[in-house]
Amino acid sequence: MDSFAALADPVRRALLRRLAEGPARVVDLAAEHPISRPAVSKHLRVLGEAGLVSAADQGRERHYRLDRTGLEPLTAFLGELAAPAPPVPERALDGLELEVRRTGRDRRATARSTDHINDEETA
Amino acid sequence: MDSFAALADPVRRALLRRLAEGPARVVDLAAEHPISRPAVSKHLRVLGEAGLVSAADQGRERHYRLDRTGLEPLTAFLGELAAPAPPVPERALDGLELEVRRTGRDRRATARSTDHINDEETA
DNA sequence: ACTATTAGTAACTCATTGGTTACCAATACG
DNA sequence: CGTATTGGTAACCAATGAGTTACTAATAGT
Repeated sequence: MDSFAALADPVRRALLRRLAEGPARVVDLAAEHPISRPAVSKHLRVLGEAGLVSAADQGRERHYRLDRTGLEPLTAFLGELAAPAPPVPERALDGLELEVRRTGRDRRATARSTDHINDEETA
Repeated sequence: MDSFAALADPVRRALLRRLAEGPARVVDLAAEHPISRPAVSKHLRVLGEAGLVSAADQGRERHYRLDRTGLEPLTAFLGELAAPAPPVPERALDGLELEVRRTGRDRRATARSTDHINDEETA
């Protein structure tokens, strides 16, 4: 399932918002959302395939965390939808540009803002 | 159907990319894509409900065009997924520690050698 | 060694979606 | 007029998706 389809589900978006606050285990996420644990597990698998989350095993626990590299297709698509060559970009595009800069900044190296695209192996 | 679900379909994304180039009628879009005209019509309806396209009637023709305001939920969501500004970034701490040691030892050397602490703001 | 906890998978159900063909309404045009 | 063009809707079908319960595997803790 690609990033777009992965983001189509409101539960998965909620999970991502939650993971943006910090890593969590499956049981935690299931406790915070009105669905069963296997359902959360399946959502996390989808998000993992889309490159939106990554997991780290710690003993019997598995800690999931947000992987922002999976958002690249989204920002790329928004870029494609930008007006071809307007001398004065529209307001929506201003917001988009701001957003791209902001997601890149949290890697704490503003200078190399494109490194994060390939910084992890494919799942 | 919300914006996210609307963008989950690759055909709809292709339609939006096409409309980013300029307005088009249903027959045009159907000719450019490997699906029937009613299918295009249904996709356009979904995109319209999501606020991603708007239509203008001209006689018996209906001209669809991209409506970028429908992208706002997308950019908003990306904003929610941006890392909250870390209260105390690691690098700042490293710099602070260095600073403390140097200040205690030699005050004059400090001015020059700590320039890098703030150089991120210049980007 | 035994039990509780954590997490994934299997099998199933139900609803939704994306596509089709057939049909209808409205406008342009000879 | 009558006809072709344009576009939406209806009815239907196959595939997919999101959820459930039940089961299994592995690790932690006593």
